Amino acid sequence: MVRFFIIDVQQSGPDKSEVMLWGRTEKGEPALVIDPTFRPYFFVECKDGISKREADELMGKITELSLDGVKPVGVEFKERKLFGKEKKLIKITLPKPADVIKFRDTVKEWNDVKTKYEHSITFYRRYLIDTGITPLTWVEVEGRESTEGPYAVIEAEKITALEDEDYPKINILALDIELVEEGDEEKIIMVSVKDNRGFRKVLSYKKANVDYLELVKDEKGLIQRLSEIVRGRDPDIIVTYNGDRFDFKHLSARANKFGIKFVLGRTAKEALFKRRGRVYAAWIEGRVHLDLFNFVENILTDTLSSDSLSLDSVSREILGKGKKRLEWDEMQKAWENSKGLERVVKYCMTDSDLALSLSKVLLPQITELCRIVGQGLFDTSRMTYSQLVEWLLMRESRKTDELIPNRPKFEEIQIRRKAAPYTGGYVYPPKGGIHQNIALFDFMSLYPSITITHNVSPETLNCGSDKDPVHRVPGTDHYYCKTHPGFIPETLKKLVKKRREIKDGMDKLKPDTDKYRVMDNRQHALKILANASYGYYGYAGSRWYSRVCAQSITAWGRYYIQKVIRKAEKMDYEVVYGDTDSLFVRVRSRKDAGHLLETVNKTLPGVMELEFQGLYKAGIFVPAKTGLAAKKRYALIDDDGEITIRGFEIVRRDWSLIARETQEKILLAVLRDRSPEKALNIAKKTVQRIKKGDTSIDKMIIHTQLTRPLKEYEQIGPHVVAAKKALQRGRPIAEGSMISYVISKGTGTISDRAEPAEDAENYDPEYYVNNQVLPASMRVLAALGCKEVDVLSEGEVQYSLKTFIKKGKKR
DNA sequence: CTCAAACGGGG
DNA sequence: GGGTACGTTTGAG
Repeated sequence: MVRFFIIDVQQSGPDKSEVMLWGRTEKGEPALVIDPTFRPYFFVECKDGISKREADELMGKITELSLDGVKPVGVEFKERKLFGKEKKLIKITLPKPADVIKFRDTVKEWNDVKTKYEHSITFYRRYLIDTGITPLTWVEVEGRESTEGPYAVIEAEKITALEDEDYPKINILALDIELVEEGDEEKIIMVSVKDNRGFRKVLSYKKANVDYLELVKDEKGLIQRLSEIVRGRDPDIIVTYNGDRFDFKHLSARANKFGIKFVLGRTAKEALFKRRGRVYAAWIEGRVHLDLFNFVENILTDTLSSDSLSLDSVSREILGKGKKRLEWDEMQKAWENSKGLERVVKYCMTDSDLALSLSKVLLPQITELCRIVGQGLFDTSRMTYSQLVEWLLMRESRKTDELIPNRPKFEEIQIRRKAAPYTGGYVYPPKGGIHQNIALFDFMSLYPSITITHNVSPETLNCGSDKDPVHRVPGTDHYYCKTHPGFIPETLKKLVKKRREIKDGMDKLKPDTDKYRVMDNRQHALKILANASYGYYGYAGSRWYSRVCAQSITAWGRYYIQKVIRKAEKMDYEVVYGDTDSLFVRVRSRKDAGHLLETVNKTLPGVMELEFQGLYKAGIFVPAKTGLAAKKRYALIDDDGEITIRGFEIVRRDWSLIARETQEKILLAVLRDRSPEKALNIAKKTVQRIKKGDTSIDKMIIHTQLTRPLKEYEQIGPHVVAAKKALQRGRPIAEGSMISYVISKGTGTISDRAEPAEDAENYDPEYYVNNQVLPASMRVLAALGCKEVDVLSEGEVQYSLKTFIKKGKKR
């Protein structure tokens, strides 16, 4: 008997019909547990009105069915609920995962068969759902153990879940590569590794005076040595930041070019790329490749205040430390001249260092998500909100004998996407000007609270007689049954209940303990899942799709926030801006904010609750004209001078530096100096300077990437024209190249006048004023009541903009 | 107005 | 390894 901590899951062995669990034993040794007993299955639904005799005949026929010499290993009748309706099903169990495809495709064509269910659930994930085995928890394994080879292999006879909460020692190693362009090739020049047991190293084939640098012969040697080091350090988890789309993509491509195998795993298998939606994920057998960027992009992005998800800004926010900037061409030049490479080496190490540090914070969060949705680390760390909810619901349906609805077919997804968008959250239009003393309030888990309070579920929708007690959706004819608990609200209720228990338990713990941190991550994961459930109803790829449920939830949401705004205004507070579940209100003090909160909460039913989030010295709110789901676009400064900027997305490289810089300066003038005049004058001066030709041409450069071979472009955009010119002048241009160009003076379309940055001698003031600086500035200035002509007219601002500064009014 | 193409992260 | 599709914004035509 072995106590074993599961880290990840895969299917392998003959015909991929064995489930393999990678992890560590309680002695701290890496081990592989093989469970060869679980068999794949799927369901067919008998056609409507089938007689008992016909059904028996159908079952007999399936039992006798033999395809390529394979027969079912089990055929039985089952009953399951689907959206509240009982379904008569035949469960067909087969020897190997691949048999499921053969059998379902044959049987679904038969006359007495209506349709198939649960036929496309990946085998090892199905295993986790059905056995209830949970990754990143301890289990007790009974079975035969063989210890030849580098790690123990246990063929399991019985696996029992344990309640233990302790963490085993897990080896974690972070890696990062640096790349330069040479001709139309991209070469790996450096790689850093750092692990959680004090090991660190940078590999390169040019000298630099850094003690942890190890010299290798060439790029090929670098990849081979990396492989040796990783296998020697034997990590359970390899951490990267964007490794799926960058580091492993390049490592694998270069290894391929040199004709060497790229093996980092515990077996001889090369790193593989597994398709996950639109991108590939780099997979390594026996270890988990944890690409933190996925988790940051999919899950964390909502809670981060930073607009950019770069390793630097994410680390700054989460860890309080970032990295020294190193411009792209600086690295390129340092490598070409073999000078100043120390900086590059250190930069490379910093990336691994930050990734490793981030994993210390994020891995515990991801771990808790794994435990709730019950799927492996590799998969869970790459899931979007909707996928997390889906896997949770799939696991939950097994427990309650719900049938898992089929995934929508591609055409169905298209139809769902094309459906007219429905009304989302209520937006209280932002009042212009710079506001002072603002309190931010928001509803605690608004949409989950509504879902639970009003039993919003596909099968409770308009269910039962109109005379039964029901929840009526404000402003519509829809209602939800009060007597039958819905599957999804019930699932949410469990999450909320568990979260409540954990939070209560946390009150008895000291905040600076490991136990407390685990509990905090757990309650946060539960919150994430609960909050994602609304989006899942409206997500086109959803198995439990229900537009009406999603619409009902937002309808109630609008109802409640409007109710709160009315109440606040009645009490003579000024609401400055409101969006979906949050509102900004001018207050006199913290106490004043508390008074409003208390009064409002007395009027809210059930689990609905408004929360106070913070007090800000000043802020600016900008109406977002585009889209139905209004984007939050605002900038705030708190008492400590800390600045929060949301939704001003002009930090993109396809905007010129002059536009980005100007917008930033304007925002700072607004928040720090609370001076609309200063803000406006920054814009005016910039415009004047551009018109005079006084601005450095470097600030006019726009960077756009070629995403395909030049010939394949149908739309000839500015960067395509610039690339063609560069090519004619004998410079190498390839797919993927970054094209830097300037729009120059002259005649013709904007595209015609795009010049490669190196050749550009002048810039078109008209273009940079009207298409770059003006739109970027107006995003902010419009909220101060400025018009475009104010920016374009010459001279300093004459009139006073003071009226746009609003202080908290006296009551 | 519609449609195609780019953004993100990484270097 | 059995299903494969991000959400949003900008510019050209």
